[in-house]
Amino acid sequence: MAKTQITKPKSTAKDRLLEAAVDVFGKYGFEAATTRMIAKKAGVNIASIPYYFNGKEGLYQAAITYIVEKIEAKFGTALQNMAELATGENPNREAARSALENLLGGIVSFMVGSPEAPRVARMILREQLDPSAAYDIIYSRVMARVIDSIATLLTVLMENMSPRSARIRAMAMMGQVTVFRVGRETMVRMIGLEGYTQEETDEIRRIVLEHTRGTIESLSARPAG
Amino acid sequence: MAKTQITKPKSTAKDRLLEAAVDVFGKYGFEAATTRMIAKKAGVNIASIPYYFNGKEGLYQAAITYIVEKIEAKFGTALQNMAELATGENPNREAARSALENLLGGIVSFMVGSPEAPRVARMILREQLDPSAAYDIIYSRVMARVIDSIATLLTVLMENMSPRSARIRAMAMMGQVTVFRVGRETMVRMIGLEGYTQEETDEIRRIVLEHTRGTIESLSARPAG
DNA sequence: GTCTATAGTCGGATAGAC
DNA sequence: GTCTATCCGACTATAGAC
Repeated sequence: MAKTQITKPKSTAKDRLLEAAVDVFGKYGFEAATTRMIAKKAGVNIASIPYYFNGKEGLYQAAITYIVEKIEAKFGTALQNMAELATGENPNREAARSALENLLGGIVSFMVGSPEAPRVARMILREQLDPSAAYDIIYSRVMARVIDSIATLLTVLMENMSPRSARIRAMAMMGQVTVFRVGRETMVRMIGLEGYTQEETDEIRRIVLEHTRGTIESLSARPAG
Repeated sequence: MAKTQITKPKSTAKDRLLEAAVDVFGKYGFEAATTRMIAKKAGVNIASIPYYFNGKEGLYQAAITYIVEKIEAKFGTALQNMAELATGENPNREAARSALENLLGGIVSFMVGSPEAPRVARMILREQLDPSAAYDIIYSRVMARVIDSIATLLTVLMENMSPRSARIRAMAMMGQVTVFRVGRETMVRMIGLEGYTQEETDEIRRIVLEHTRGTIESLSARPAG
């Protein structure tokens, strides 16, 4: 190993702990997860958790920040573009519509299809259901931006829609996506799904987008709400 | 207390434990909830939990059964009627549509507006995210019936829809409702809601039904999926 | 910086009096 | 059937060697 090597592929104890923490916290939740499991999965000693992260809670918060940064890396520019699209002089309805469909489709792919979703998405969903101190990070850097982006596009598509109504509608649309992660076990039993496989992910995305399009069309044909 | 007295209004220790269990398990989840909290809230001794329910786990399962029976009391006949409506000779589209809207609207009212929802709905949502041994009860007596009812109505409304597609669509529609319970904290911050108040519940129900109607209309105007 | 050993705390279950 | 007292196990965190 020459010293000139720029990035070492060898992962540090700290990084391995973070990865393991996302895994175990995502699977079991904060209370049910134990530092023993995490340390074992990371292949490090339990004592390194208080050493690096000031204890279980600190590790949890670090893990939340870690996944939020992953999500920003994945969706950040798309969200940025959508914000700009809406503030433009002449908001293009067709562009808004396709941006909305791209975002929702991307979230479906991530939520349902991504191999890391079962850990990452579950941590976020748990924080929705049981907000901890780490919720602020998720809210400000992910949830608020996503909901606001969708809501903004809806106001472009539907001129007289109030911001409040647009946000409630944005939440409802997100619900159509997240339910497939929250209710994965129910889906497996109801439909007899396996994974989700690529085919199943595609079918779900197609259906969600179809519903969304129907909703938008019908809203456009009505007085604003 | 004469022996002839039929039903005692005085709640038994067992019943009080069940009520307290729904409260505490709903609030904190199985792991984070402690038998000490539950016993204290019920005003009974901790030792009565192993005595009556064979321990924490048994109490949890009994609490699940308890809320499932509450839900059946509330929605059972409606679900029954919907099953019959769909198997009739001449499935009435208008009736199916209004039945669907009634069911979804009722679920919104229960999920968002009912004072007992924050405990009951949260226990069910937790089981969706982290199925335990008790999940079977919830699945067979609640989830499967609800999803199947919605899916059946969708096939009435949309003749060539496959059962599989109908179920996926039913899940998506349920997601529009449940998201307001899962993401309550996000809603509070995004919209500045309080409770939910009666007004907020009404607005959410109105919006969800509007979306659903739009989805159905657009599906009716397309080739089946 | 990483380990072993252990301290300190807490939660669930049990024994046995009443 | 309900209580008190207590045990046992599991978990997090710390001390200190290396």
